[in-house]
Amino acid sequence: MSEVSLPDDGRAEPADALPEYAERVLEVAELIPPGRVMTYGDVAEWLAEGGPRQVGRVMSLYGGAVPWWRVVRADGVLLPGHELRALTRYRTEGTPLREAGRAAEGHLPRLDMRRARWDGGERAQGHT
DNA sequence: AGCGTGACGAGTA
DNA sequence: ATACTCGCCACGC
Repeated sequence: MSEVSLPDDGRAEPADALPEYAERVLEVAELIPPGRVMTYGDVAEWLAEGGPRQVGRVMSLYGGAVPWWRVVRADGVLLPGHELRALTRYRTEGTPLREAGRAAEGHLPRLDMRRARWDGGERAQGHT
């Protein structure tokens, strides 16, 4: 008897499958075009489910399989612990960055959210 | 059940 | 710019 009996409270998830929510998050992450970024909160809103922290959790657990550097914090701070890895990608993809000023020497650049943020509906972008 | 923690975010001082 | 508070929600102890 092929039984996939659903437990009283829920779902019988195959061991080789990610939680549905996680798959959706990763899916969105892969849609972000090179040179652009989306915030954790944006992804959550886009999915109309969960919140920034939930998206962050998914990225920390399964983000390695997708362009994780394109899902960022709303304040543009580079991901702690992966700053250099992310920075390399940004410089390669031409993602808009805000270089640290002279007074902030030693600080790594932050993302220029005004220009790098992607709304999910790519439009032509003027020029500088 | 409470409580701390986290790849968050917005607001306030 | 920094620090702190709160709201948020899933997890682990």
